[in-house]
Amino acid sequence: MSQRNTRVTVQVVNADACPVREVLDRVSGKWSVQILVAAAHGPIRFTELERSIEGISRRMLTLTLRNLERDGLITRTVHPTVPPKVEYELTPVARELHETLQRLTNWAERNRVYIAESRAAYDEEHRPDGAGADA
Amino acid sequence: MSQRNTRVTVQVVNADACPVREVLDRVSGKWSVQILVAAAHGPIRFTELERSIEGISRRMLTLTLRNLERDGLITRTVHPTVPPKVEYELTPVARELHETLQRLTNWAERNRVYIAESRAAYDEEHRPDGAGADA
DNA sequence: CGGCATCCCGCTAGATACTG
DNA sequence: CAGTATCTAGCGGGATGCCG
Repeated sequence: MSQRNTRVTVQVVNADACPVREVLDRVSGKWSVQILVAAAHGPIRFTELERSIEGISRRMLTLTLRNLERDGLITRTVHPTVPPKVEYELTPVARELHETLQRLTNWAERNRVYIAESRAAYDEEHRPDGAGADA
Repeated sequence: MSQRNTRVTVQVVNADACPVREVLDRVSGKWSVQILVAAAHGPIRFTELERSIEGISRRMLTLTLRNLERDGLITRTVHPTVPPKVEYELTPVARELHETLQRLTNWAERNRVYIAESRAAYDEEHRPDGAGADA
């Protein structure tokens, strides 16, 4: 019992060293991914983004855009015309991310029904009404 | 059919039309992914999870576990022994998700430096000190 | 057109304490 | 060992208003 402790396999998933958290932090915002998706088709203007993403506010659009720009995921191009025109475009790095994101989307679509049913079953089973077994 | 005017004024589209949000909601929690990763190696006990995920609280571990179980992503097996023993394991669906997640992780690892540099450059450029060009 | 500032609220998650 | 309950802070993000 001197040197051999019982914890054999417990590999620490340290948050600091965990790239999973890295990417999640990049994507965790409510609107980040939708912006990436909306901008994936090519350069897009501020107002176009605003209109294509239902429910987003100017504020959140700006903030999220700034963050994505800061992370080098989108470029911001200002055209100094009289009606201001600003175009946003994905960087190559963001395009790679977008491809990966699409795999996630595919997963979601494939298993959407399964998840919904799981939820329903779980909720049913945990009803306060006491429908634990069956009726 | 005549009075189909159910005022579903909810402009939010319920995430039904947006699979991106679907998967993000599933993964958005601060600890969800790390739990999935930690449990990916095989059945794992509550305390093992708690120790392998640095910084997680009992509360959040339980809550996140419950949500993952509810979504059908993990199974919870209670062994009615005298010291209680509960094992958690990924469902097949979650294993698929985990694979996809690993692609995300790969992306993060590949571009971690790029992102860090982008951030540094952005922060430098937007310093209140006015170091816009160069020194 | 594009964007920033302010106020405000709800949700997430941390700390702490108790239980079967 | 494996949870549950409460209380609270912090932050994301919605609403609104003003500016280049």
